[in-house]
Amino acid sequence: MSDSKSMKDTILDAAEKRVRRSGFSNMSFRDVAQDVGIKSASVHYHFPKKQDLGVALVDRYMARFETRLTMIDQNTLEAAVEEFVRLYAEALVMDESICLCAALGAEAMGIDPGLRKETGQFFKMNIEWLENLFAKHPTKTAYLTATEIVATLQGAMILSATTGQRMHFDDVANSIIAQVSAAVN
Amino acid sequence: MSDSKSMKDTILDAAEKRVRRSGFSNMSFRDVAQDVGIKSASVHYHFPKKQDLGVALVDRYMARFETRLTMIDQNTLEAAVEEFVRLYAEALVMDESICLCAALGAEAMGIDPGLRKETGQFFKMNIEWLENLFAKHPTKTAYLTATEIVATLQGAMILSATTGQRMHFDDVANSIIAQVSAAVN
DNA sequence: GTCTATAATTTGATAGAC
DNA sequence: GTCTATCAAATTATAGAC
Repeated sequence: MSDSKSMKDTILDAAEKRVRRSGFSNMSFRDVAQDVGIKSASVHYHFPKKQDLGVALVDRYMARFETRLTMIDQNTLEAAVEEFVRLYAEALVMDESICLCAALGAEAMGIDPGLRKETGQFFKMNIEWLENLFAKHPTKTAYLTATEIVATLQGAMILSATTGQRMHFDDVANSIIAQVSAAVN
Repeated sequence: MSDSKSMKDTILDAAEKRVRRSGFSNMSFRDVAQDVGIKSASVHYHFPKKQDLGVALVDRYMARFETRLTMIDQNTLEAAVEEFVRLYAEALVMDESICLCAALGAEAMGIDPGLRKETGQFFKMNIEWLENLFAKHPTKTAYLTATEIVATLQGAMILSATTGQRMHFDDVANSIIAQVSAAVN
């Protein structure tokens, strides 16, 4: 057995939850510290500046997502897209929590340029994964582009979180799958 | 000639610009006051609480958008969708300014519930306008849903603002138009 | 309407004891 | 590593003069 979760990861978990619910600038060291049962000065020990915490959040999020993408079987286009969409569906926790990078991207000009660039990398990584998938599977008709699919899922999360209607996301998710499916058959 | 812009509107202009660039919680009374050349206490005279300013921002934004939508000729599906997309393209000012309601929606759980509900109304209004348009124009094949189009445009703005690549938005905008066009012809 | 002044709170961050 | 203590700055908001 490995050791239980490190404090660093516990802090990241609490911070991620807050950023994805109400944005980066709404997440404070004091609130996160209280969430995990320590003092704000102790959070600063693990992440000296808020920007450090932000970069660590995106790096971990991106690494996790990339790992999940690598695990998706790309042998059939339809099933792969379905899995991709499912990853996003999981991110919309309780209809109240959007993608970490959408939360950061929405306040792009209010965060550090380094953090912003890292956030943009997440989107690019997602788009490239889809483009690679599409390159492997020629279809009969044209359909959604990789960028379009990523944008649609990100936007749908924001719509759902704002209106409180999970339906907004699920409708969009199903439509994406249906369109890819139609292009194959 | 009408009088020049009122201070209330001048304040709203400055506040809107800041919210759309870096989010609602990153917009402070002091910054806005400095933008328009008055003191923060004077901003409070026009908008007592920050929530009041937020609601006024969304109300004005929504009213403006609705007016523009009303002006779109709905006689042909393709041209109408093209105009709709163009409205969104205008919102992505300098690739650095997303939709006001996307900025607010991204921090949905960090804002006042009343303000959140008002923000959600903007998305619903957009979706209903598109649904009404689609109901008027039966097509040969299935295509993007109303919710999907709104979500896609909102998400594309966030991608563009984060990566600094206007292309991300324009690609998506063109793809939407192409797909509606294909469903018609 | 706008100002000065100020209160009350929050926030990011640091120093130093344990 | 975590704590107490503390700081400087920022923020929302109000009172009252002009």
